[in-house]
Amino acid sequence: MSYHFNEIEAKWQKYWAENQTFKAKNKSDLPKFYVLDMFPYPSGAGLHVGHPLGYIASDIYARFKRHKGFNVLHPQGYDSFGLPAEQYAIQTGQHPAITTEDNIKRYRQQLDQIGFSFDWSREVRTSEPDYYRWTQWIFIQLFDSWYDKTEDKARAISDLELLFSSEGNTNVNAVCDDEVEFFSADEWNAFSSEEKQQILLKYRLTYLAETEVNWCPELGTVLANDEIVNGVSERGGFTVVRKKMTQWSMRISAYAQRLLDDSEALDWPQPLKDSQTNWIGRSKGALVKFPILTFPEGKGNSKPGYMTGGNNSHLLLEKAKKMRDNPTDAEKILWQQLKTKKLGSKFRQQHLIADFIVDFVCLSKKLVVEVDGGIHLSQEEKDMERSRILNDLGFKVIRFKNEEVIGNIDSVLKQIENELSNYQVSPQGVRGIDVFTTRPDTIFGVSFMTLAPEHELVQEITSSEQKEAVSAYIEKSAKRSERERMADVKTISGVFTGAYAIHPLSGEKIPVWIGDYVLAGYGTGAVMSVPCGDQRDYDFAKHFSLPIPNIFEGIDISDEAYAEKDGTKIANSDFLSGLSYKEATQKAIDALEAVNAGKGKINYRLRDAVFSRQRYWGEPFPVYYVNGLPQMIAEEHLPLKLPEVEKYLPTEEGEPPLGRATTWAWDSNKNEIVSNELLDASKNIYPLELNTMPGWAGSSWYFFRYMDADNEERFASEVAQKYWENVDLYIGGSEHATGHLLYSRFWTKFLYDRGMVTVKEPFKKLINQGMILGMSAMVYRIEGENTFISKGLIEGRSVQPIHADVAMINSSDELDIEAFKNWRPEFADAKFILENEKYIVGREVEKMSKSKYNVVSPDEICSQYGADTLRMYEMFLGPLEQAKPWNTAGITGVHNFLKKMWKLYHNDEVFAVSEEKASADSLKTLHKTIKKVTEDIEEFSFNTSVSTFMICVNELTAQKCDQREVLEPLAILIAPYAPHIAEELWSKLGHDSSITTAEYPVFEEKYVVESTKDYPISFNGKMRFIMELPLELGKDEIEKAVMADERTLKQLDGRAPKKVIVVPGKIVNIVG
RNA sequence: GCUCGGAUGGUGGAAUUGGUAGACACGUUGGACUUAAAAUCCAAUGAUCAGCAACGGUCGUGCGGGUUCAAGUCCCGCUCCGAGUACCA
Repeated sequence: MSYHFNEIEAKWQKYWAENQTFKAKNKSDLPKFYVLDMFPYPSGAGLHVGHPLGYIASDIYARFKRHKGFNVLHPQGYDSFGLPAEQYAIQTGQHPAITTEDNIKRYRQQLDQIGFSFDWSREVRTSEPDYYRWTQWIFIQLFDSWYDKTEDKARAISDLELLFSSEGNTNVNAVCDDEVEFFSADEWNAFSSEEKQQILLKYRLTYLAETEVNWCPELGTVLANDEIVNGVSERGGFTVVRKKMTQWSMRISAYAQRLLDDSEALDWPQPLKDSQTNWIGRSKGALVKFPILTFPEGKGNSKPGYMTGGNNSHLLLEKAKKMRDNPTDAEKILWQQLKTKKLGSKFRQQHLIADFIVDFVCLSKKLVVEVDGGIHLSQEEKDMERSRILNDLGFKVIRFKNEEVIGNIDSVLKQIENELSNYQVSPQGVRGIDVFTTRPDTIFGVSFMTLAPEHELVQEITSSEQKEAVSAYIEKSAKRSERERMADVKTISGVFTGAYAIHPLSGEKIPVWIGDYVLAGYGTGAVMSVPCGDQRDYDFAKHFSLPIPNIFEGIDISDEAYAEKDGTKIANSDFLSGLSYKEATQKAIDALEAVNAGKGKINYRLRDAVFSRQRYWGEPFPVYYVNGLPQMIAEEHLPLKLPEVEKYLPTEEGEPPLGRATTWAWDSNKNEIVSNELLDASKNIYPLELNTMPGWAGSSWYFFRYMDADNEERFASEVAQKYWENVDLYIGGSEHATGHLLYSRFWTKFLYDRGMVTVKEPFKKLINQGMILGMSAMVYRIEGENTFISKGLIEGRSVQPIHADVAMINSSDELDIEAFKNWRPEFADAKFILENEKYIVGREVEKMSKSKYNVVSPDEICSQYGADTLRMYEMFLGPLEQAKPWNTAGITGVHNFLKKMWKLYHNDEVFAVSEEKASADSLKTLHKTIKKVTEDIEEFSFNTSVSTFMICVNELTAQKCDQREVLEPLAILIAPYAPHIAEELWSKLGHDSSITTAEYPVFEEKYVVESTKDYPISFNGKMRFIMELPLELGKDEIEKAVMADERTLKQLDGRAPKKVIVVPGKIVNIVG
């Protein structure tokens, strides 16, 4: 009876679905085991053979655990919000929900045909309101929380309010924004509700903050580093600028230390843990302030020059000029009054401040006067935002309406005059440049300082002679992405600002430079440059001929910097001379603290995570704004469903796509979404947030939802959580090392702190599967002709390699020429130069992708060879963690193996298994196999276990084994790998229930004990022959037996051996 | 640049962690069956030298050294390939 895999597989897939064979119970006396695959995004391209690799591995493990008596949770679902569907929607107008639904259907069908043991009753989709309502809910919990450093956990924001009202904020030890002002309990209690909200926002675990982003005005969107190529967008080639934007952020930095500490105990691959450690980047050092010696033109006290524009000034200046030339009537009237200095202060019109063009500004009194046109509520929101940013920069903003200016200019001027006289210079200490250094011991080696070009002080301290050079440099570096600045280490660039700082310990004058090797986003955006101890500083100093003082005893620094910490003595460093790294570090910190110029600090490189996306297809924030301040929608009104829009593009004003929704206002009386036309603060109808959440929102907690996927009361019940705890085995690609895996750990820790989950870590054990690469086929076109030359004949000719579809190549690398001609019209008349009448293609290993025509789909494999063959072949290809090329040709080996195994249970066309006692050889083969396969599964070495099965079946076939005693356990053994054939054989063996929970065979030593050993006999380390000897022989007996053998005598050829090494049970080596 | 991973026949990969290098497959070659092909089965297959013959010799795990009776495996110094990356001060 031949092996009809198609029938068998369809039959059992149907059986499993109908019987819900893999449905996990939330109540069970069995021990639990939770196996999870990383959340897939259902892409339109469907699966290729690389995708299921990890799913097959986890499925084998899940099935193995069921045989071992565990209650296994093995769910699957979709991370269904995402860019591709949105991109497709932009291009075609098709709603992303429809695209997503279609893709999921196709995905499911492909997954089903591979025979995975998923519990589909627990499927989740991040884009379903039933799911994202809980994502929104978690967001609200984060908003309602702050981080208490003393207790080292997140606490409710209401606790913080209590603290504030009873003792102010001076004693509160919280993770918060850098610039919080101190207040007493009385002051707090006197604050307005809005002021309180402003302050609390600085403490919340999710908060609004200004973030620097790569903004592409043409696309109306923010781009990731890798979406930018040579300073322009990858898509379209449009200009990209650095821009500050107000976005939601997550205070993940509060958890830096705990994320670091707890990772040690995780059973994860060391490289993955290393990359998280590096990402968090803990460094111990000191925060040091270098006072600024010279502000050019006496601008020592916080008064900036007239150039107050941000990084994008060069783009905005043109626009400002245009606006100056075309003032509105109201603006014209007011400017007439202001420009004459009638009010005693100088005003500028249409002036750039940061990324805004303000109508009028008095720089010396930091007063901005704006004249508004017709008021629209959404405009008002934007103005609020703008005022807030300007306030942060120290400006006061007052606004007038057109009618006021035109109708009553005197009253307007009066008000302006009032504001001008109210202005007070805020008291300030000595201004300086803050730097963080991990090497305070080298502080006397500082010979210059370097600021990031974006550093806020740059504009202020630059001398007039250097102004031009500095501006040019800033403009140049603003066009470079961080990635570019990082990748290019060869080019050393920078400009002297003309300013000097004072060394806090030596009092020396230190020149201040700017250079783009210093990044604004890290630490303070400035470094104290110690060229003798840091290679980048060294290169910079050499390039600009700056001094390189040597502060290391007996170290030659004429060629390169010396960055070693250990075994070095500090020299030429005043009171630090003669000390070691450790001693000098402590002493330097003490000295800095004594003069109030610095303090010891632990710095993390981990930055807070930006949580806003200017996209349509993501979770809406459950947020509306009252007076520009964010308000949460109450839990009971969730989910806040994504609105419909007519187009998925940003609005003309550059607002996110949700800005196009016409029904997107919040009625806080009725608690429902209403039309934008009803927007009216006086009726408690407010605008809703226009950003959506990023892709990682839904995927940071989904593993909890699977525990209790249908729960409508809670994201997962306490009972379910207590039983399933966390994921025992998590399989996925290493590309998620620092994104998904860090965010998930963060959210889990947060939920734990607030008592919402019972575990501190989401994933106990983690395995990274390697990528399956494609085997591209290359044809070679002779330069300038439509002639293709076979690979072996190219020699010195200049040819152009072209990707040919792998479907046209046979297993001997020969091209189907007819198919190739029909493939694309330009090849229809192509000529071919053949070798041995064949066209041989070249092969190249590359990532599988449509554009390289090297994609192999699992569908074809399943229909041609069956799912069991696909599963085993994917495992057989090589170690799970390793990247390896796919080669369909090799699959026949595995397929033949399954056929051969099938034959073991059959006698010609009939199923035939004998009930007799099996031979000792067969039992030995079986138990050898049990031992090896079990060990392999536990070590995730699936490739070697497939080989073991092959050896086993080869041996049993040779032994003509047909006994149930052997064949029944073998079926269970192979069931995790090839479940369909195993089920079929199991039922033929007379069982009427699924093999799924059949007890795993137990290895018994007694069947495999050997009495003899084939000893390899080596001479000078080289194996010459094999000698079978009883295992119980001792060292001396073995030596005696070996020395007496005629082959030994022949090898020695009369020489006397110098030494004989005998390792019983292993080897004999004769030296001499 | 930095961090991590890797390199073994024509190909994918094994190798009990220092003890027979190349298991198991693919491919190739030869043979059997067949009118023929496919399928199936059998045999050979790291390179090289020698030979009528073999339980023959030599070389061989990216390169150069070293430790050891013995090295793919351990140590030192390189080369090349891949992945990540936020120049982390």
